[in-house]
Amino acid sequence: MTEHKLEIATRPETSSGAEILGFRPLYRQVKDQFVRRLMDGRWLPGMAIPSEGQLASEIGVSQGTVRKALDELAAENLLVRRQGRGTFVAEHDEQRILFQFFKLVPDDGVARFPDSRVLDIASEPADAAERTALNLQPDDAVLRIRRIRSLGGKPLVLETVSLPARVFPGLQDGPVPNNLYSLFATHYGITIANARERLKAVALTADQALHLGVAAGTPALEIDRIALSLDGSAVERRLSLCLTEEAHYQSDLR
Amino acid sequence: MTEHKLEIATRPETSSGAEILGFRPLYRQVKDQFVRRLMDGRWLPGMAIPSEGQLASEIGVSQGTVRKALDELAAENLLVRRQGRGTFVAEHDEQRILFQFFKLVPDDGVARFPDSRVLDIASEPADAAERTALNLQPDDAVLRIRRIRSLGGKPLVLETVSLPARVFPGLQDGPVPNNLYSLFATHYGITIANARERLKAVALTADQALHLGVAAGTPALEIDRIALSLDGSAVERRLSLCLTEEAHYQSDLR
DNA sequence: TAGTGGTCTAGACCACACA
DNA sequence: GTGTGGTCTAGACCACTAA
Repeated sequence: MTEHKLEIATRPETSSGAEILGFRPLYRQVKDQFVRRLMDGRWLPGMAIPSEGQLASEIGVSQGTVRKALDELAAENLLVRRQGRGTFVAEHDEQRILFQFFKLVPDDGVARFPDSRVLDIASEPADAAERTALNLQPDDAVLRIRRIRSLGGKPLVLETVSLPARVFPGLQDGPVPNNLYSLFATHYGITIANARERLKAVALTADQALHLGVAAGTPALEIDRIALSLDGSAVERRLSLCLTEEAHYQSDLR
Repeated sequence: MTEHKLEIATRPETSSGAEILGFRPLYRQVKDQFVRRLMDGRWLPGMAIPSEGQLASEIGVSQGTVRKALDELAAENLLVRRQGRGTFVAEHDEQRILFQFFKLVPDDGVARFPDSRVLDIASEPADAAERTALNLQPDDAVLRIRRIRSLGGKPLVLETVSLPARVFPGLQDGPVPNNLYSLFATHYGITIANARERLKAVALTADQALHLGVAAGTPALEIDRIALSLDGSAVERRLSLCLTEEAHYQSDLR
Protein backbone atom coordinates (compact mmCIF):
# COMPACT_ATOMS: atom_id res chain seq x y z
CA MET A 1 0.00 0.00 0.00
CA THR A 2 1.39 3.34 -0.95
CA GLU A 3 1.65 5.97 1.73
CA HIS A 4 0.40 9.44 0.87
CA LYS A 5 1.07 12.43 3.05
CA LEU A 6 -1.59 14.65 1.57
CA GLU A 7 -4.08 16.33 3.85
CA ILE A 8 -5.60 14.18 6.56
CA ALA A 9 -5.66 10.85 4.82
CA THR A 10 -6.19 9.40 1.39
CA ARG A 11 -8.62 6.88 2.73
CA PRO A 12 -9.87 6.91 6.31
CA GLU A 13 -8.38 3.53 7.11
CA THR A 14 -8.21 4.04 10.85
CA SER A 15 -11.28 6.06 11.76
CA SER A 16 -14.17 3.67 11.33
CA GLY A 17 -16.78 6.27 12.27
CA ALA A 18 -19.51 7.42 9.91
CA GLU A 19 -18.03 9.21 6.92
CA ILE A 20 -19.11 12.81 6.64
CA LEU A 21 -17.75 13.77 3.27
CA GLY A 22 -17.17 10.29 1.92
CA PHE A 23 -14.08 9.87 -0.14
CA ARG A 24 -11.66 12.34 -1.63
CA PRO A 25 -9.58 10.96 -4.48
CA LEU A 26 -5.86 11.54 -4.43
CA TYR A 27 -5.81 13.41 -7.75
CA ARG A 28 -8.27 15.92 -6.32
CA GLN A 29 -6.07 16.59 -3.35
CA VAL A 30 -3.20 17.08 -5.77
CA LYS A 31 -5.38 19.40 -7.83
CA ASP A 32 -6.32 21.44 -4.75
CA GLN A 33 -2.64 21.75 -3.95
CA PHE A 34 -2.01 23.10 -7.46
CA VAL A 35 -4.87 25.57 -7.15
CA ARG A 36 -3.28 26.79 -3.94
CA ARG A 37 -0.05 27.40 -5.83
CA LEU A 38 -2.01 29.48 -8.34
CA MET A 39 -3.70 31.46 -5.57
CA ASP A 40 -0.62 32.29 -3.54
CA GLY A 41 1.37 33.34 -6.59
CA ARG A 42 3.87 30.49 -6.59
CA TRP A 43 2.67 29.83 -10.11
CA LEU A 44 2.24 33.07 -12.03
CA PRO A 45 0.35 33.73 -15.28
CA GLY A 46 2.43 32.81 -18.31
CA MET A 47 4.86 30.68 -16.33
CA ALA A 48 5.82 27.17 -17.36
CA ILE A 49 5.14 24.86 -14.43
CA PRO A 50 7.34 21.82 -13.70
CA SER A 51 6.90 18.76 -15.86
CA GLU A 52 4.55 15.95 -14.87
CA GLY A 53 7.42 13.75 -13.84
CA GLN A 54 8.99 16.40 -11.62
CA LEU A 55 5.68 17.18 -9.92
CA ALA A 56 4.97 13.48 -9.41
CA SER A 57 8.25 12.74 -7.71
CA GLU A 58 8.08 15.96 -5.69
CA ILE A 59 4.63 15.14 -4.32
CA GLY A 60 5.18 11.43 -4.12
CA VAL A 61 2.40 10.18 -6.36
CA SER A 62 2.44 8.58 -9.77
CA GLN A 63 2.69 10.59 -12.96
CA GLY A 64 -0.80 9.42 -13.94
CA THR A 65 -2.29 11.00 -10.84
CA VAL A 66 -0.55 14.31 -11.49
CA ARG A 67 -1.75 14.09 -15.08
CA LYS A 68 -5.37 13.72 -14.06
CA ALA A 69 -5.13 16.77 -11.80
CA LEU A 70 -3.47 18.85 -14.52
CA ASP A 71 -6.02 17.72 -17.10
CA GLU A 72 -8.88 18.97 -14.94
CA LEU A 73 -7.18 22.32 -14.42
CA ALA A 74 -6.62 22.62 -18.16
CA ALA A 75 -10.30 21.81 -18.76
CA GLU A 76 -11.15 24.72 -16.45
CA ASN A 77 -8.92 27.04 -18.49
CA LEU A 78 -6.57 27.60 -15.57
CA LEU A 79 -3.66 25.87 -17.25
CA VAL A 80 -2.71 25.46 -20.89
CA ARG A 81 -1.01 22.27 -22.01
CA ARG A 82 1.16 22.25 -25.11
CA GLN A 83 2.51 18.96 -26.37
CA GLY A 84 6.24 18.98 -26.69
CA ARG A 85 6.59 22.29 -24.83
CA GLY A 86 5.13 22.01 -21.37
CA THR A 87 2.26 23.15 -19.17
CA PHE A 88 1.69 26.87 -18.63
CA VAL A 89 -0.40 29.02 -16.31
CA ALA A 90 -3.20 30.59 -18.34
CA GLU A 91 -3.04 34.34 -18.88
CA HIS A 92 -5.98 36.71 -19.14
CA ASP A 93 -5.02 37.83 -22.60
CA GLU A 94 -7.56 39.04 -25.11
CA GLN A 95 -7.78 35.65 -26.77
CA ARG A 96 -8.81 33.94 -23.57
CA ILE A 97 -11.31 36.66 -22.63
CA LEU A 98 -12.84 36.45 -26.07
CA PHE A 99 -13.08 32.70 -25.84
CA GLN A 100 -14.25 32.37 -22.28
CA PHE A 101 -16.00 35.58 -21.22
CA PHE A 102 -17.04 37.71 -24.16
CA LYS A 103 -20.07 36.19 -25.84
CA LEU A 104 -21.21 39.18 -27.91
CA VAL A 105 -20.53 38.52 -31.58
CA PRO A 106 -21.26 40.62 -34.68
CA ASP A 107 -24.03 38.96 -36.73
CA ASP A 108 -21.76 38.90 -39.74
CA GLY A 109 -18.23 38.12 -38.76
CA VAL A 110 -16.14 36.88 -35.94
CA ALA A 111 -15.71 37.93 -32.30
CA ARG A 112 -13.31 40.79 -31.70
CA PHE A 113 -12.11 42.46 -28.52
CA PRO A 114 -14.02 45.74 -28.06
CA ASP A 115 -12.62 49.20 -27.39
CA SER A 116 -13.50 50.99 -24.15
CA ARG A 117 -14.17 54.62 -23.25
CA VAL A 118 -14.57 55.33 -19.54
CA LEU A 119 -17.48 57.63 -18.68
CA ASP A 120 -16.84 57.94 -14.97
CA ILE A 121 -15.30 56.12 -12.04
CA ALA A 122 -16.16 56.61 -8.38
CA SER A 123 -16.05 54.98 -4.96
CA GLU A 124 -19.54 54.88 -3.49
CA PRO A 125 -21.69 52.92 -1.05
CA ALA A 126 -22.85 49.62 -2.52
CA ASP A 127 -26.49 49.41 -3.47
CA ALA A 128 -28.67 46.43 -2.59
CA ALA A 129 -28.00 44.55 -5.82
CA GLU A 130 -24.26 44.99 -5.46
CA ARG A 131 -24.30 43.89 -1.84
CA THR A 132 -26.13 40.72 -2.78
CA ALA A 133 -23.94 40.00 -5.77
CA LEU A 134 -20.64 40.62 -4.01
CA ASN A 135 -21.53 39.48 -0.47
CA LEU A 136 -20.87 42.91 1.00
CA GLN A 137 -21.79 44.43 4.35
CA PRO A 138 -24.27 47.33 4.49
CA ASP A 139 -21.62 50.04 4.71
CA ASP A 140 -19.06 48.54 2.33
CA ALA A 141 -18.03 50.68 -0.62
CA VAL A 142 -17.72 49.71 -4.24
CA LEU A 143 -15.61 51.09 -7.03
CA ARG A 144 -18.01 51.82 -9.85
CA ILE A 145 -16.71 52.16 -13.41
CA ARG A 146 -19.03 53.12 -16.24
CA ARG A 147 -17.79 52.79 -19.77
CA ILE A 148 -18.86 52.50 -23.37
CA ARG A 149 -17.57 49.55 -25.33
CA SER A 150 -17.44 49.77 -29.11
CA LEU A 151 -16.78 47.46 -32.01
CA GLY A 152 -15.46 49.04 -35.15
CA GLY A 153 -16.11 52.53 -33.78
CA LYS A 154 -19.78 51.82 -33.15
CA PRO A 155 -21.03 52.02 -29.52
CA LEU A 156 -22.36 48.59 -28.59
CA VAL A 157 -22.38 48.23 -24.80
CA LEU A 158 -22.98 50.50 -21.82
CA GLU A 159 -21.21 48.73 -18.99
CA THR A 160 -21.17 49.33 -15.25
CA VAL A 161 -18.45 47.45 -13.38
CA SER A 162 -18.77 47.24 -9.60
CA LEU A 163 -15.80 46.10 -7.53
CA PRO A 164 -15.42 45.71 -3.74
CA ALA A 165 -13.32 48.79 -2.91
CA ARG A 166 -11.45 46.91 -0.18
CA VAL A 167 -10.23 44.25 -2.62
CA PHE A 168 -8.85 46.67 -5.20
CA PRO A 169 -7.09 49.51 -3.33
CA GLY A 170 -5.69 52.24 -5.54
CA LEU A 171 -7.41 51.04 -8.65
CA GLN A 172 -9.16 54.33 -9.23
CA ASP A 173 -5.88 56.24 -9.08
CA GLY A 174 -4.41 54.72 -12.22
CA PRO A 175 -5.73 54.51 -15.74
CA VAL A 176 -8.43 51.89 -16.37
CA PRO A 177 -7.15 49.40 -18.95
CA ASN A 178 -9.37 47.93 -21.60
CA ASN A 179 -8.73 44.45 -20.23
CA LEU A 180 -9.67 44.56 -16.54
CA TYR A 181 -9.11 40.87 -15.77
CA SER A 182 -5.51 41.14 -16.86
CA LEU A 183 -5.09 44.05 -14.41
CA PHE A 184 -6.68 42.02 -11.61
CA ALA A 185 -4.16 39.25 -12.21
CA THR A 186 -1.02 41.34 -12.57
CA HIS A 187 -1.63 44.01 -9.89
CA TYR A 188 -3.83 42.25 -7.36
CA GLY A 189 -2.97 38.57 -7.80
CA ILE A 190 -6.60 37.78 -8.44
CA THR A 191 -7.50 35.26 -11.11
CA ILE A 192 -11.03 35.31 -12.50
CA ALA A 193 -11.80 31.62 -12.83
CA ASN A 194 -15.40 31.65 -14.03
CA ALA A 195 -18.57 33.70 -14.11
CA ARG A 196 -22.33 33.46 -14.03
CA GLU A 197 -24.43 35.62 -16.35
CA ARG A 198 -28.15 36.40 -16.17
CA LEU A 199 -29.70 37.86 -19.30
CA LYS A 200 -32.85 39.90 -19.70
CA ALA A 201 -34.39 42.09 -22.38
CA VAL A 202 -35.03 45.66 -21.24
CA ALA A 203 -35.96 49.03 -22.72
CA LEU A 204 -33.25 51.70 -22.52
CA THR A 205 -33.90 54.79 -20.45
CA ALA A 206 -33.37 58.16 -22.08
CA ASP A 207 -30.04 58.57 -20.35
CA GLN A 208 -28.78 55.13 -21.30
CA ALA A 209 -29.96 55.56 -24.89
CA LEU A 210 -28.14 58.86 -25.17
CA HIS A 211 -24.81 57.23 -24.33
CA LEU A 212 -25.35 54.57 -26.96
CA GLY A 213 -26.62 56.96 -29.61
CA VAL A 214 -30.05 55.39 -30.03
CA ALA A 215 -33.64 56.32 -29.24
CA ALA A 216 -35.02 56.03 -25.73
CA GLY A 217 -36.99 52.81 -25.30
CA THR A 218 -34.79 50.84 -27.68
CA PRO A 219 -34.69 47.19 -26.57
CA ALA A 220 -31.34 46.14 -25.15
CA LEU A 221 -29.86 42.92 -23.86
CA GLU A 222 -29.04 43.30 -20.16
CA ILE A 223 -26.24 41.04 -18.94
CA ASP A 224 -25.79 40.79 -15.19
CA ARG A 225 -22.46 39.11 -14.61
CA ILE A 226 -20.91 37.94 -11.38
CA ALA A 227 -17.29 36.93 -11.76
CA LEU A 228 -15.71 34.51 -9.32
CA SER A 229 -12.07 34.21 -8.36
CA LEU A 230 -10.13 31.00 -7.82
CA ASP A 231 -11.40 30.54 -4.29
CA GLY A 232 -15.00 30.92 -5.43
CA SER A 233 -15.61 34.38 -3.98
CA ALA A 234 -17.48 37.00 -6.00
CA VAL A 235 -14.98 39.64 -7.06
CA GLU A 236 -16.78 41.65 -9.71
CA ARG A 237 -20.29 42.52 -10.73
CA ARG A 238 -20.79 43.81 -14.23
CA LEU A 239 -24.05 45.10 -15.63
CA SER A 240 -23.99 45.45 -19.40
CA LEU A 241 -26.62 46.94 -21.69
CA CYS A 242 -26.00 45.66 -25.19
CA LEU A 243 -27.44 46.78 -28.50
CA THR A 244 -28.34 43.71 -30.53
CA GLU A 245 -29.30 45.21 -33.87
CA GLU A 246 -26.14 43.96 -35.50
CA ALA A 247 -24.73 41.61 -32.89
CA HIS A 248 -25.93 38.73 -30.76
CA TYR A 249 -25.06 36.83 -27.61
CA GLN A 250 -23.75 33.41 -28.53
CA SER A 251 -24.47 30.48 -26.26
CA ASP A 252 -23.38 26.94 -27.04
CA LEU A 253 -25.38 24.17 -25.41
CA ARG A 254 -23.28 21.00 -25.15
CA MET B 1 3.29 -4.05 -30.66
CA THR B 2 -0.40 -4.59 -30.42
CA GLU B 3 -2.36 -5.00 -33.61
CA HIS B 4 -5.56 -2.95 -33.93
CA LYS B 5 -8.08 -3.61 -36.65
CA LEU B 6 -9.86 -0.29 -36.33
CA GLU B 7 -10.40 1.81 -39.41
CA ILE B 8 -7.43 2.18 -41.75
CA ALA B 9 -4.61 2.06 -39.27
CA THR B 10 -3.80 3.19 -35.78
CA ARG B 11 -0.53 4.65 -36.89
CA PRO B 12 0.53 4.87 -40.52
CA GLU B 13 3.55 2.66 -40.05
CA THR B 14 3.86 1.59 -43.68
CA SER B 15 2.89 4.63 -45.71
CA SER B 16 5.68 7.10 -45.26
CA GLY B 17 4.02 9.80 -47.37
CA ALA B 18 3.08 13.21 -46.03
CA GLU B 19 0.43 12.94 -43.34
CA ILE B 20 -2.79 14.66 -44.28
CA LEU B 21 -4.76 14.38 -41.09
CA GLY B 22 -1.89 13.56 -38.78
CA PHE B 23 -2.71 11.13 -36.04
CA ARG B 24 -5.96 9.69 -34.82
CA PRO B 25 -5.78 8.20 -31.32
CA LEU B 26 -7.19 4.77 -30.77
CA TYR B 27 -9.65 5.90 -28.11
CA ARG B 28 -11.17 8.33 -30.62
CA GLN B 29 -11.71 5.59 -33.14
CA VAL B 30 -13.36 3.57 -30.39
CA LYS B 31 -15.49 6.58 -29.50
CA ASP B 32 -16.58 7.04 -33.12
CA GLN B 33 -17.57 3.40 -33.17
CA PHE B 34 -19.73 3.93 -30.08
CA VAL B 35 -21.35 7.01 -31.62
CA ARG B 36 -22.21 4.87 -34.63
CA ARG B 37 -23.94 2.43 -32.31
CA LEU B 38 -25.97 5.30 -30.90
CA MET B 39 -26.90 6.55 -34.37
CA ASP B 40 -27.98 3.24 -35.85
CA GLY B 41 -30.09 2.31 -32.85
CA ARG B 42 -27.96 -0.54 -31.56
CA TRP B 43 -27.76 1.38 -28.33
CA LEU B 44 -31.15 2.84 -27.42
CA PRO B 45 -31.98 5.60 -24.92
CA GLY B 46 -32.22 4.25 -21.39
CA MET B 47 -30.35 1.05 -22.22
CA ALA B 48 -27.46 -0.21 -20.15
CA ILE B 49 -24.50 -0.73 -22.46
CA PRO B 50 -21.97 -3.55 -21.90
CA SER B 51 -19.40 -3.09 -19.17
CA GLU B 52 -15.98 -1.62 -19.87
CA GLY B 53 -14.35 -5.01 -19.70
CA GLN B 54 -16.78 -6.61 -22.13
CA LEU B 55 -16.39 -3.77 -24.63
CA ALA B 56 -12.63 -3.89 -24.31
CA SER B 57 -12.33 -7.59 -25.06
CA GLU B 58 -14.94 -7.35 -27.81
CA ILE B 59 -13.07 -4.59 -29.61
CA GLY B 60 -9.62 -5.83 -28.74
CA VAL B 61 -8.24 -2.82 -26.87
CA SER B 62 -7.43 -2.28 -23.24
CA GLN B 63 -10.06 -1.31 -20.70
CA GLY B 64 -8.34 2.04 -20.21
CA THR B 65 -8.84 2.92 -23.84
CA VAL B 66 -12.53 2.04 -23.71
CA ARG B 67 -12.79 4.06 -20.53
CA LYS B 68 -11.37 7.17 -22.16
CA ALA B 69 -13.86 6.89 -25.03
CA LEU B 70 -16.80 6.40 -22.64
CA ASP B 71 -15.65 9.29 -20.46
CA GLU B 72 -15.73 11.67 -23.41
CA LEU B 73 -19.20 10.52 -24.41
CA ALA B 74 -20.38 11.00 -20.84
CA ALA B 75 -18.89 14.51 -20.83
CA GLU B 76 -20.99 15.23 -23.93
CA ASN B 77 -24.13 14.05 -22.12
CA LEU B 78 -24.62 11.16 -24.54
CA LEU B 79 -23.98 8.54 -21.90
CA VAL B 80 -24.56 8.50 -18.16
CA ARG B 81 -22.15 6.62 -15.93
CA ARG B 82 -23.27 5.38 -12.54
CA GLN B 83 -20.73 3.87 -10.22
CA GLY B 84 -21.69 0.40 -9.14
CA ARG B 85 -24.54 0.16 -11.65
CA GLY B 86 -23.24 0.59 -15.17
CA THR B 87 -23.17 2.95 -18.13
CA PHE B 88 -26.47 3.99 -19.72
CA VAL B 89 -27.56 5.74 -22.90
CA ALA B 90 -28.81 9.21 -21.97
CA GLU B 91 -32.53 9.85 -22.39
CA HIS B 92 -34.15 13.11 -23.36
CA ASP B 93 -36.17 13.27 -20.18
CA GLU B 94 -37.25 16.53 -18.62
CA GLN B 95 -34.32 16.55 -16.24
CA ARG B 96 -31.79 16.42 -19.05
CA ILE B 97 -33.62 19.03 -21.14
CA LEU B 98 -33.75 21.32 -18.14
CA PHE B 99 -30.08 20.82 -17.47
CA GLN B 100 -28.77 20.98 -21.00
CA PHE B 101 -31.22 22.93 -23.17
CA PHE B 102 -33.59 25.06 -21.12
CA LYS B 103 -31.78 28.07 -19.75
CA LEU B 104 -34.78 30.22 -18.78
CA VAL B 105 -35.05 30.36 -15.00
CA PRO B 106 -37.50 32.23 -12.74
CA ASP B 107 -35.72 35.08 -10.94
CA ASP B 108 -36.80 33.66 -7.60
CA GLY B 109 -36.68 29.92 -7.63
CA VAL B 110 -35.42 27.01 -9.56
CA ALA B 111 -35.76 25.87 -13.19
CA ARG B 112 -38.92 23.95 -13.98
CA PHE B 113 -40.13 22.31 -17.18
CA PRO B 114 -42.71 24.59 -18.83
CA ASP B 115 -46.21 23.72 -20.04
CA SER B 116 -47.05 24.07 -23.73
CA ARG B 117 -50.16 25.12 -25.64
CA VAL B 118 -50.00 24.70 -29.40
CA LEU B 119 -51.33 27.65 -31.39
CA ASP B 120 -51.02 26.17 -34.86
CA ILE B 121 -49.06 23.63 -36.85
CA ALA B 122 -48.58 23.61 -40.61
CA SER B 123 -46.37 22.33 -43.40
CA GLU B 124 -45.18 25.27 -45.48
CA PRO B 125 -42.31 26.33 -47.74
CA ALA B 126 -39.20 27.21 -45.77
CA ASP B 127 -38.34 30.88 -45.57
CA ALA B 128 -34.82 32.20 -46.08
CA ALA B 129 -33.83 32.04 -42.43
CA GLU B 130 -35.05 28.47 -42.10
CA ARG B 131 -33.27 27.39 -45.27
CA THR B 132 -30.02 28.81 -43.96
CA ALA B 133 -30.44 27.35 -40.51
CA LEU B 134 -31.45 23.87 -41.65
CA ASN B 135 -29.45 23.61 -44.89
CA LEU B 136 -32.58 23.23 -47.01
CA GLN B 137 -33.12 23.54 -50.75
CA PRO B 138 -35.29 26.38 -52.11
CA ASP B 139 -38.43 24.26 -52.46
CA ASP B 140 -38.07 22.16 -49.31
CA ALA B 141 -40.94 22.32 -46.84
CA VAL B 142 -40.81 22.81 -43.10
CA LEU B 143 -43.20 21.76 -40.37
CA ARG B 144 -43.89 24.89 -38.39
CA ILE B 145 -45.23 24.61 -34.85
CA ARG B 146 -46.18 27.69 -32.88
CA ARG B 147 -46.87 27.36 -29.22
CA ILE B 148 -47.07 29.23 -25.95
CA ARG B 149 -44.96 27.96 -23.09
CA SER B 150 -45.95 28.84 -19.54
CA LEU B 151 -44.50 28.53 -16.08
CA GLY B 152 -46.97 28.35 -13.23
CA GLY B 153 -49.86 29.24 -15.54
CA LYS B 154 -48.18 32.45 -16.70
CA PRO B 155 -47.36 32.75 -20.44
CA LEU B 156 -43.61 33.17 -20.75
CA VAL B 157 -42.48 32.18 -24.24
CA LEU B 158 -43.89 32.39 -27.74
CA GLU B 159 -42.05 29.68 -29.62
CA THR B 160 -41.89 28.80 -33.30
CA VAL B 161 -40.35 25.40 -34.03
CA SER B 162 -39.32 24.73 -37.64
CA LEU B 163 -38.51 21.17 -38.71
CA PRO B 164 -37.45 19.78 -42.10
CA ALA B 165 -40.69 18.10 -43.25
CA ARG B 166 -38.79 15.30 -44.95
CA VAL B 167 -37.03 14.30 -41.74
CA PHE B 168 -40.19 14.08 -39.62
CA PRO B 169 -42.90 12.42 -41.74
CA GLY B 170 -46.27 12.13 -40.06
CA LEU B 171 -45.36 14.35 -37.16
CA GLN B 172 -48.22 16.75 -37.80
CA ASP B 173 -50.78 13.93 -37.75
CA GLY B 174 -50.29 13.06 -34.12
CA PRO B 175 -50.47 15.18 -30.98
CA VAL B 176 -47.50 17.44 -30.28
CA PRO B 177 -45.95 16.42 -26.96
CA ASN B 178 -44.58 18.94 -24.53
CA ASN B 179 -41.13 17.37 -24.83
CA LEU B 180 -40.27 17.33 -28.54
CA TYR B 181 -36.74 15.96 -28.22
CA SER B 182 -38.04 12.85 -26.53
CA LEU B 183 -40.41 12.36 -29.49
CA PHE B 184 -37.54 12.81 -31.96
CA ALA B 185 -35.62 10.06 -30.18
CA THR B 186 -38.40 7.53 -29.72
CA HIS B 187 -40.26 7.92 -33.04
CA TYR B 188 -37.56 9.04 -35.45
CA GLY B 189 -34.35 7.67 -33.93
CA ILE B 190 -32.88 11.16 -33.87
CA THR B 191 -30.80 12.25 -30.90
CA ILE B 192 -30.33 15.96 -30.30
CA ALA B 193 -26.70 16.12 -29.24
CA ASN B 194 -26.14 19.85 -28.85
CA ALA B 195 -27.38 23.24 -29.93
CA ARG B 196 -26.26 26.76 -30.72
CA GLU B 197 -28.30 29.72 -29.49
CA ARG B 198 -28.13 33.35 -30.60
CA LEU B 199 -29.78 35.88 -28.32
CA LYS B 200 -31.08 39.34 -29.09
CA ALA B 201 -33.33 41.87 -27.42
CA VAL B 202 -36.35 42.83 -29.53
CA ALA B 203 -39.64 44.70 -29.16
CA LEU B 204 -42.76 42.55 -29.46
CA THR B 205 -45.14 43.19 -32.34
CA ALA B 206 -48.81 43.73 -31.54
CA ASP B 207 -49.65 40.18 -32.59
CA GLN B 208 -46.85 38.61 -30.57
CA ALA B 209 -47.70 40.71 -27.54
CA LEU B 210 -51.33 39.63 -27.74
CA HIS B 211 -50.38 35.98 -27.43
CA LEU B 212 -48.26 36.68 -24.39
CA GLY B 213 -50.77 38.99 -22.76
CA VAL B 214 -48.55 42.06 -22.64
CA ALA B 215 -48.46 45.44 -24.36
CA ALA B 216 -47.14 45.83 -27.89
CA GLY B 217 -43.53 47.00 -27.89
CA THR B 218 -42.64 45.17 -24.70
CA PRO B 219 -38.97 44.13 -24.80
CA ALA B 220 -38.46 40.40 -25.20
CA LEU B 221 -35.49 38.09 -25.32
CA GLU B 222 -35.29 36.45 -28.74
CA ILE B 223 -33.56 33.07 -28.76
CA ASP B 224 -32.66 31.65 -32.17
CA ARG B 225 -31.71 28.02 -31.60
CA ILE B 226 -30.31 25.53 -34.06
CA ALA B 227 -30.28 22.00 -32.70
CA LEU B 228 -27.83 19.45 -34.09
CA SER B 229 -28.20 15.70 -34.17
CA LEU B 230 -25.47 13.15 -33.46
CA ASP B 231 -24.02 13.38 -36.96
CA GLY B 232 -23.81 17.16 -36.70
CA SER B 233 -26.66 17.97 -39.07
CA ALA B 234 -29.13 20.73 -38.21
CA VAL B 235 -32.43 19.10 -37.35
CA GLU B 236 -34.46 21.85 -35.72
CA ARG B 237 -34.68 25.61 -35.70
CA ARG B 238 -36.52 27.20 -32.82
CA LEU B 239 -37.25 30.89 -32.48
CA SER B 240 -38.37 31.84 -28.98
CA LEU B 241 -39.62 35.18 -27.73
CA CYS B 242 -39.26 35.25 -23.96
CA LEU B 243 -40.66 37.65 -21.40
CA THR B 244 -37.96 38.47 -18.89
CA GLU B 245 -39.83 40.50 -16.29
CA GLU B 246 -39.72 37.66 -13.79
CA ALA B 247 -37.27 35.26 -15.38
CA HIS B 248 -33.81 35.33 -16.92
CA TYR B 249 -31.57 33.36 -19.26
CA GLN B 250 -28.82 31.74 -17.27
CA SER B 251 -25.41 31.32 -18.82
CA ASP B 252 -22.44 29.86 -16.97
CA LEU B 253 -18.99 30.86 -18.22
CA ARG B 254 -16.42 28.22 -17.28
C1' DT C 1 18.94 14.77 -29.55
C1' DA C 2 16.66 15.65 -25.36
C1' DG C 3 12.58 16.80 -23.05
C1' DT C 4 7.70 17.47 -22.88
C1' DG C 5 2.91 16.07 -23.09
C1' DG C 6 -0.20 12.23 -25.21
C1' DT C 7 -1.52 7.42 -25.78
C1' DC C 8 -1.90 2.63 -24.58
C1' DT C 9 -1.43 -1.21 -21.77
C1' DA C 10 -1.82 -4.37 -17.57
C1' DG C 11 -2.91 -5.13 -13.07
C1' DA C 12 -4.35 -4.12 -8.31
C1' DC C 13 -7.45 -2.27 -5.33
C1' DC C 14 -11.45 0.92 -3.72
C1' DA C 15 -16.35 2.70 -3.63
C1' DC C 16 -20.84 1.69 -4.68
C1' DA C 17 -25.33 -0.69 -5.91
C1' DC C 18 -28.05 -4.57 -5.68
C1' DA C 19 -29.64 -9.14 -5.05
C1' DG D 1 -21.03 -11.72 -2.55
C1' DT D 2 -20.73 -10.22 -7.25
C1' DG D 3 -20.30 -6.97 -10.70
C1' DT D 4 -19.87 -2.24 -11.99
C1' DG D 5 -17.44 2.08 -12.52
C1' DG D 6 -13.49 4.88 -10.16
C1' DT D 7 -8.69 5.36 -8.66
C1' DC D 8 -3.80 4.55 -8.63
C1' DT D 9 0.32 2.71 -10.23
C1' DA D 10 4.26 1.45 -13.44
C1' DG D 11 6.20 1.20 -17.72
C1' DA D 12 6.57 1.49 -22.74
C1' DC D 13 6.18 3.96 -26.72
C1' DC D 14 4.43 7.92 -29.85
C1' DA D 15 3.98 12.89 -31.30
C1' DC D 16 5.65 17.31 -30.99
C1' DT D 17 8.94 21.23 -29.98
C1' DA D 18 13.12 23.38 -29.59
C1' DA D 19 17.94 23.57 -29.25
